[in-house]
Amino acid sequence: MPELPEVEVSRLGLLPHLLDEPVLDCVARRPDLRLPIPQDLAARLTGHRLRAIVRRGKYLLFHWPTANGWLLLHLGMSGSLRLVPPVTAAGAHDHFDLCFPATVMRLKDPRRFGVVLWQTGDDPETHPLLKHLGMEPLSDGFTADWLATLARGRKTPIKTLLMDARLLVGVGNIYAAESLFRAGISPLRPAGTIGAARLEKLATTIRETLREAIEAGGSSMRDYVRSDGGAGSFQLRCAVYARAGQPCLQCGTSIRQVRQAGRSSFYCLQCQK
DNA sequence: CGTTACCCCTGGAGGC
DNA sequence: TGCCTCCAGGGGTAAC
Repeated sequence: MPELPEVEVSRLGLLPHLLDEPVLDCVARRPDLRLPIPQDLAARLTGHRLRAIVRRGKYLLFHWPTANGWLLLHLGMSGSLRLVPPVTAAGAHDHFDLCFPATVMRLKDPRRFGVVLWQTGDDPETHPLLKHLGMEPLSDGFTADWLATLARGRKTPIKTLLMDARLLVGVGNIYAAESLFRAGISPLRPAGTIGAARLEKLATTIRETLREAIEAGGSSMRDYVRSDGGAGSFQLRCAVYARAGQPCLQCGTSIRQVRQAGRSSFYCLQCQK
């Protein structure tokens, strides 16, 4: 589910309610996510005040300096975080709670591809799952030159490259498709064959698409909801994603769906070269 | 090194 | 109604 915009929207929704609040309890109803939820979280965190929520790629990182560590959380394909009143009964797939005096942060993850982990110390990026993460697309380092250097000489299709988290984080199936449409570039095009001007355009459309999606509260295709339970609306603005067979909004040509590296790609044959 | 195939898991949609 | 197949915002690992 969640790509960078959905994770960022979750973060922004949680922050005002959870920052500086003390943890009352941690409850792992089903610890068997993609990786097991550590059993000792409640012992580590109870009584400690949450001092930061940071996003790195599609991870949310919760910092407790007095407990000397970070909680790392990934929503996988179907995860969502909601703030619910303290006594709310847990529903199906509500696998993990982080309890505060006035609210509970509840992780729902039907497919259990998410992770909840602990990393001791000051630097969460020392964790093996975070160590190899690539560039943040909304950071100053993400420039047309950086993208050009990355693409140079590569035969990999541009979409596959954009979705490789070791190179660039946060861009998943929806936003890769939409950014490429806006840039007029086919997802199948070998990265190394794209000219400098078009790569510059692509760097711009990636940033724009992600920022716009955050503004829209993310995309709610299926499982994703914001922390207040509301749905995002960016999916309503998708020009190509999940629009196979429907007319291109720009030229009317039927949107094509192909399979790339095991994932569906959507694009317009006419508008994207 | 680059690229693909398969796996984790549940649920919804559509075909028969 | 049921049963079967395929598909889904991710990503790690093994295999070619």
